[in-house]
This record gives sequence, structure tokens and C-alpha cells, in this order.
Amino acid sequence: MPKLGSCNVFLRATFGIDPGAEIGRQLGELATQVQVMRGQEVQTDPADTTLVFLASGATKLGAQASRERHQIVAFHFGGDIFTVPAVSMHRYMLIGLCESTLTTFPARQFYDRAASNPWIMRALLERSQTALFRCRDKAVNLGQKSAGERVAGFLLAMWERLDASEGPSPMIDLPMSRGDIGESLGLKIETVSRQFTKLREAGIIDTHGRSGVSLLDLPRLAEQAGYYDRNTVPPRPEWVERKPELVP
Amino acid sequence: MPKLGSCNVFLRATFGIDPGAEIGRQLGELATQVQVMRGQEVQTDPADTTLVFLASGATKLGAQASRERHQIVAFHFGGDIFTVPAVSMHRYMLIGLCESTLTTFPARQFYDRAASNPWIMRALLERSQTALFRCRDKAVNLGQKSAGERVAGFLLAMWERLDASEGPSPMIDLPMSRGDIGESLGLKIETVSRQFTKLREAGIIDTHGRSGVSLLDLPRLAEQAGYYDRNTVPPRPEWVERKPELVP
DNA sequence: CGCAGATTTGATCGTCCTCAATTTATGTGG
DNA sequence: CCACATAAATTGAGGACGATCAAATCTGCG
Repeated sequence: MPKLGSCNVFLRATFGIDPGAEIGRQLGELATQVQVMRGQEVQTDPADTTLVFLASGATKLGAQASRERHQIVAFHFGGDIFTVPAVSMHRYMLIGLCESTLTTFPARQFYDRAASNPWIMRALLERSQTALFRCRDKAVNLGQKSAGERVAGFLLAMWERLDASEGPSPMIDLPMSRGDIGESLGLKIETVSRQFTKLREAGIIDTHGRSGVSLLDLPRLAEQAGYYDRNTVPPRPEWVERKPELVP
Repeated sequence: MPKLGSCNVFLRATFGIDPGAEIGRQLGELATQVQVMRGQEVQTDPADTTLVFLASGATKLGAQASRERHQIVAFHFGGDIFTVPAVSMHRYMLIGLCESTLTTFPARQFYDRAASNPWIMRALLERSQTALFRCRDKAVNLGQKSAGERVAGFLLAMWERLDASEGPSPMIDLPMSRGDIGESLGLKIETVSRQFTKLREAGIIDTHGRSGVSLLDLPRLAEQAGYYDRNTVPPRPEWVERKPELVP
């Protein structure tokens, strides 16, 4: 196994480029292989955006709002590609949820070298937009939803992103603590716990130890999450006027 | 003035390409010129992401969490480039805050045609990341900050993005209503109003009519927003272990 | 088996929401 | 130019949800 194994996997799987190719070599030069354990921070450049490929494991990207307040902005799992912003309004930290292997690149230099390759740029753009759309959904949840809706929505999101056991009541293994969940949802740990209890008492989920969650009733869980039924037409608020005018 | 004037301005100003060039012509074919008045919705494709260039005016991008709950995810001003996502978890709507002129493109097709041009792809990627970083900051605010901090932070953000009169106490002209501000900050209109009153009584701001705001004391406003002083080193929470291990 | 940390549960408090009533701003017609 | 109409913004009182503080219980691991 070559020493930049993880990077090569990344380049091949994500962009379909041969690591032996010139562009692969050039990008590989920028790579830093990092391994972190649970709770450890991945060092990123405070002055520039860092591009990260998470080969295996799971991480959380958190921001410090002030000394005692932290917001988890995103969770990442094996295969994810994302960026850690430079310090600006808030300070961001990338921290392992479990033992994780990742490859980091200085974003600016990576883009400079990859610019000539349409495939890579296209892939990066789409990934960036995925992250943006997910973040916007998070903003909607944080701004408009109750504690119960947020927790139910969180479980559904994890069910979609984590490997769940098959069957009518799939089981997932949460790699993050209740505290992490709270910091992600803008809730305190006690509130998260109480919502878990409510869902358990309602027969919608069951918990096994600290990390195991059985989703006993997915339809009802989705209902608790407060989303529209995606099969119904989303109603349009009456206060929006509908007269788009195409300029001749 | 050619009929795609706004589009040409967009292509030249943003990507530095000559609209007469082949690529300019190809992209111009995809453009739709739209003009909206205050409160009108810009029609976007529910099935695909729409790329939007806002030539002049101001808009809000809102999401419906449910019939009675809306979250404004971003405000845009003249010169901004952004995307309106297809319907997924939530339904997004782009609405004019005042009379606005904009050019829309089907994102997928635009990317297909622009892929061969590294400059354009690079510019799109950077804009997308800017939007992502701004959205993450919004998530931090929504998840962790009090009503007072959110309103103060909002005023600072608008001061940076809008044209403010010069001088020690700059004045800005908000194009959005108190209701819009509330929907953006995850607060009710009454709460926003009360926070404005508090800031006014503290001598930090002054209001003129519905839209005028004088920022009388920027340092104290920043203090109210609850950000770190950017000149101090952001403290590191003690629960984060710092032993990143570089793989040999 | 025992320990440390994570989670759950309980009681109380504070912030923001809700509902309702005024007051103020804007723009339209006299 | 002013009076009026309408919508927006402000103010007030009361209530609900989630935070806070405190204690008990459970989990996973040595």
C-alpha cells in the first residue's frame, strides 16, 4: 500500500481520475494524511479554507459562538467531501466522533491545480451545493421547528445517511453522543433526552444502550418531524403574489 | 440596449467573459430575464436547481417549513449570484423585496456548458462556498444566540452588505420589513420590534420611519451581537484533545 | 465488581411566543 | 398641502416551551 493510499482512493472514487496520471500526482502532492481518535481535533489552516476527504470514520464540524456555546454545523461520514472554513465570524473545528482517517488539502491550491479539469470542478461544485442545501435545511429546522420535530427529523436524517439494518423497523447505531445531538439541533442535552423518552413511550422508537436506536414506526416518526407529506402539493402562502413578469 | 442586456452584464462582470464570445452566446441562450415587484415570487423550476443573477434590487429566499411557518434562508442584493434549490425537504421561494431585475438559468445546463471554462467554474465554486459559509454562520446564530444577539448581529451584517452613509454613525436603509427580519432570524415580529426598542433606548441605534436605522455606536452593537472580539485569540474548549496524528 | 462518565428524570425559572390593543408610517385622494 | 385610510410597527399581559439546576440511574469498561 503506497503511503498516500487514502488520497488515491479519494481521487479515483470521487473524480474518476487515475492517481498515476499527472493531475493525480499534482493533487497528491498537496495531500496530508491525518488520523484522529474520538474527541480529537483535526488541525486545519486558520487562514485558509481546508478541503477534506473523510476516508473512513465519522466527524463533526462545530463552530464556537462563544466560550460556552458551540453549534455543530454538520456531521460527516466515510466518503464525504467537505470544507472547513478559515476563521471569520466564528471559529470552526473538525473533531472525530470515532477513529477516523482523512486526507486534507489547502483548498485554494487544490482549486488552482484542478481548475483545468472540468470533471473535478464539476464534482466539487455539486458537493458544495449539496452541503449548502443541507445547511439551509438545517437553518429551517433551527429557526422554525420545535424540539420534538428537530429530534425526529434528526433521526430520519441519520437513518438516511447511516447504514441501517433492513426490515420494517431498521436499527441504526449513532456515532455521536446526546450532547453532540443537542449541539447540532440547538438544544440542551436534557431536552434531547426527554424527546427520546417521549418517542420511546409513544412506541415510535426503541433505544439499546447509548447508541442503538430502533425505528419502530417510520411513518409516525416522519409525522413527528413536521415535514409535509412529500406526495401532497406544498401549499402556497396566500400573501405571495404570483405575477412574474418576463421582460420582453 | 440588446434584449439580454442584464445577462451580458452578468457574464462580463462575474466571469470576465465577452458576451460576444462563443461561450457567452451559449450561456446567453439559457438565460431568462425576469422582473419582479415587491412581494412577487420569481418562478423557478421545482424539479431542478435554478442559478440566479440579481442585476439590481433585492430579494429574499424563503423556505416553507409548514403552512404557517416560513424561514428566510438568505437575502440577496444587486450583483449577487446564488442558487434556488429544487423542491426537496422544503419548498423554496424567491421573492422580491423591491422592484428587482434578474437573470435565471437552469443550473444543470449552465454547468454543462460552462464546464470547459475554468474561470467560470472557479467563480461558481467560490460563490457557492461563500453562500455555504454564510449559511453556516446563520445556523450558529439560529441555534445558539438569544433574540438580542441575533438582532444586533443582523444589523451588523446589513451594515456590511448594504450601502451605508459614511461617518461615525452610519445610516442604513433596510429593504425588508420587521416581519422579514423575524422570519430570517427565527423570531416573531413582536420580538424583533422589542429588540429594536431596547437598542434604541440604550442609545446604540436610532430608527427613522420604517426602514431607516442609524448605527450610533458600532462597538457596542458588536458587543451586543455576542461575537468574540476578532482581535483576541478564540479560546479553545478544554474538552477538545489536541493530538492530531499524521500518518507516517 | 466497581468506577467514571453519560444519560435520564425531576423541579423551577426565564425567554420568547401568543393574543390583543394602540400607535405610527406611508401613500392616496380631496 | 393636508386629511384620511390602510398596513406596519409598537406596546402590554399572560402562557408555553425549553433552559437551568440538582439528583438519581444507567452504561461500558478496566
